[in-house]
Amino acid sequence: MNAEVASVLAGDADEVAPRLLGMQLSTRVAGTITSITLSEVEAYLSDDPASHTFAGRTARNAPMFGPAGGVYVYRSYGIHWCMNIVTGPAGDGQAILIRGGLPATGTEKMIERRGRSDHLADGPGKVCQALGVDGSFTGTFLGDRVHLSGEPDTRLWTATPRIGISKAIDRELRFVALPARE
DNA sequence: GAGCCGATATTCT
DNA sequence: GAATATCGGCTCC
Repeated sequence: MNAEVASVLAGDADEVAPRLLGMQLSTRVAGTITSITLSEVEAYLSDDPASHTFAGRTARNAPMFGPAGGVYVYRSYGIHWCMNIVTGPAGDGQAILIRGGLPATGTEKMIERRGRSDHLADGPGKVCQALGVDGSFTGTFLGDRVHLSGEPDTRLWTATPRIGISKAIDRELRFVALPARE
């Protein structure tokens, strides 16, 4: 993780999340690099009833209480993996959920992992499958097996309520990149 | 294209 | 034992 990325991640999740849009998220698994351009993320804050950290520290969410730049992966609905990037000061319990992106490099490998050639990374579980992320990634840091690169983009984005949760749905903490304009 | 529904296992109560 | 930060396949427009 380079210094610029580190300074971006030092802020609070709701402030950092929109700045990740347009950056590349990549993984290296068994020597193969795959990456996506982030187009959809969600912020989870420490005083947030919908956050995994709201009820306190447990064995599962421990990485979220670590320093910014940590990777937190959990299993969702028993089937899927979801990946988060930890932000804010250590001990705070904030993270940004990676919800979706556009295939950038290693598209062939992502098609192989997904078993289909469309909808490669347009959902949290699909992002992890396409990038080869599983539970073994939790507790690692950006720069180990997961990398964040590129310039924080100034492209237009919009905020909406988050998806699939039942608490604090009035907070607009989901950030979606708008399609490129001509 | 939008909307319903079942599958699945880890976590916490 | 219940809940869950989802997906894919299936309907029905």
